[in-house]
Amino acid sequence: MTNDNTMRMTRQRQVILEELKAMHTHPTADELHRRVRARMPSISLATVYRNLKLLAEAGFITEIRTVGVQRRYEGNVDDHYHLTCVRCGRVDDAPVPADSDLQEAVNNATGYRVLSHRVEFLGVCPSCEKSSTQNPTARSGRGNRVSYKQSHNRKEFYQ
Amino acid sequence: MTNDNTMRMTRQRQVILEELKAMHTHPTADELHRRVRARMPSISLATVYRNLKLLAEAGFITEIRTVGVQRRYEGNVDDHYHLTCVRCGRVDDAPVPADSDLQEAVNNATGYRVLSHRVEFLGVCPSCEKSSTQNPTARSGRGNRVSYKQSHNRKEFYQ
DNA sequence: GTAGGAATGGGAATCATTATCAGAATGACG
DNA sequence: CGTCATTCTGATAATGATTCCCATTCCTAC
Repeated sequence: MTNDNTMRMTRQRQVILEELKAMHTHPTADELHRRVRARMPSISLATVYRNLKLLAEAGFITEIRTVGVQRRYEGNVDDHYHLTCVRCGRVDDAPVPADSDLQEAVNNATGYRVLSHRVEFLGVCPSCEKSSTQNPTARSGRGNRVSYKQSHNRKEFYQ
Repeated sequence: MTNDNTMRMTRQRQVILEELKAMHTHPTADELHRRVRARMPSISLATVYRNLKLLAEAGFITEIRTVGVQRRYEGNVDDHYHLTCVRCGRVDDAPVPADSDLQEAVNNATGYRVLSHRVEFLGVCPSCEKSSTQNPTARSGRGNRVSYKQSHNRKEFYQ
């Protein structure tokens, strides 16, 4: 890509963009790579990463950074928040409007020049909830130990 | 650690906890490791990671996941939001109260069982702002290219 | 004391992402 | 059209934060 605000729309770039826009989920780079390879078998994962990055910087798509290790991408570029399943890593859109006043408040109350903000909700998605097998058998500690409250089931801590 | 809500308070664990509580910043694991080694030279980075994780799960400290690659930790366990510098990665507390109503709204409007939420503000901190050298010399694109608006200065995208 | 579980240190492994680089594709311009 | 500079691609290596592994050490209960 040049630095004059233009880029070639190569076949690879186009297919990546088309496929992402056609999916209404929030795929990771390798999930999208698998899908793009159906149309273009020789495309490499590096090309997918490279173009997702460029397309996100250019504003065509959104890169989502969640609590999970892997980044996710989406075709929707409207400003909105996300909801992540702490069990399986699935990401959905959160049904609450983005709040620019909050960002403005932080901008005014600090020495930072605030550019953006991100909100992420963490929870258990319907399908993980169905297949759950909770057994919180807590006993009380004693002896020369420090006791504590578990803030959440450790197994739920998605990656 | 056992799974009966107790843990030994080993010397390593104690020193890690004390040092983190004494710092009023938001260090990464390796920053804290350097500091702890001043008191306990043989402690390994793996032990620091292990104990930060356990202490966070037990609710003694907070693990902060920001846009940066490295996680950060803090002694303050009150519910609050963070503000990250996109240039240098520095993290500060955001001076706005945590909003539990927002989380409740998402819980009620989705099939998820929402457990928590995170809010992160991104901006340029005062010291990076001072040392900035902006030169947004945008020319218009032409030819068989796709033009776009840069949503932000690429260099600001803190890893 | 001693046995058994828990924790440590150090180094290897993991894994998402980025860098590198030679060759292929593309666009500009005569 | 042909050439040339630039951009892009595919393959693979490198990176780096975090976790895993495991032999040894440490604690705690009895």
